[in-house]
Amino acid sequence: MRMARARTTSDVFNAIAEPRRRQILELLATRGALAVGTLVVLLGHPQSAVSKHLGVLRKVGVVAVFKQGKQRVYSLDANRLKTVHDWVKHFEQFWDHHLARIKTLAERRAREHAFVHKSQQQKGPS
Amino acid sequence: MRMARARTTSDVFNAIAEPRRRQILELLATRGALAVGTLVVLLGHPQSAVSKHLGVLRKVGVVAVFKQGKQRVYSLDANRLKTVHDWVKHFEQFWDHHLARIKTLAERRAREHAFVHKSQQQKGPS
DNA sequence: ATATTATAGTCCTATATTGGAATATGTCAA
DNA sequence: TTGACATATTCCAATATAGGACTATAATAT
Repeated sequence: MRMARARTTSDVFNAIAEPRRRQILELLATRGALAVGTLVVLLGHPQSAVSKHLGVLRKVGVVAVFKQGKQRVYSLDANRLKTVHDWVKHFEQFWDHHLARIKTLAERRAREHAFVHKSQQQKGPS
Repeated sequence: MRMARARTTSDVFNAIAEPRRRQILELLATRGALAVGTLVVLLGHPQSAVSKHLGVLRKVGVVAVFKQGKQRVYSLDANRLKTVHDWVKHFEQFWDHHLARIKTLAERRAREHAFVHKSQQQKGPS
């Protein structure tokens, strides 16, 4: 069996792996709810492409639609993006500035510890 | 020309769209640097698969390798994950609790404003 | 009813990606 | 050098995806 990655339509991570879809989400975030036609204009992509991306985003649950006349107005439904946020957040502590600080601290502590043990156990008041 | 999404090996978002790769990153985060063989055991996937995923993560720059004898030890290089973090962070304000609060506030304000205009323009001291 | 507009969905094709097996490469030990 | 081990890479087949053109559906206007 050849199972590739989880389906685009069922995994938020995969859904936002496509730049155009991220762009759509950004637009919905900054400009509020938008009709498909508006998105088509803003993005400059063919309508069928936009609709298909919206379909993916809809199925994965990061956007919501409602009809307004003959238009379909899409809006952000960002809750599932929190999943992504929570995931990357785990790695926060490993980003450079954090890392540098933590690492040097840890190393210094280790060195001092070793030193104390190797030499005379003198405790400074610092 | 048929350009699909950005290459897995050049886009962090795409790189982490694959669950196994996320799993690898998680392992490197929680257990520190690990040799490929260890990862193979921990993940239970065939070595070639693990190596290939590591290759992607390496090319995209979220892991670093160094040789230790005949082993290759991989470690996290989380800086590029910050990109992802920063991106999703934009949507923070749209998550439910936030959204609910902000939305109702805005709506109430709008309603009050409309009311004031429709009726007698009385300004409370609040 | 019919035309028009807005959008979704379908069909087709090119491409990227993945897994698996087998193989190549590199490193150490005897 | 030869062999054993650790890992990367290559080749192949299956699948998912994306774009493009076209068609279907739905809502509105005439």
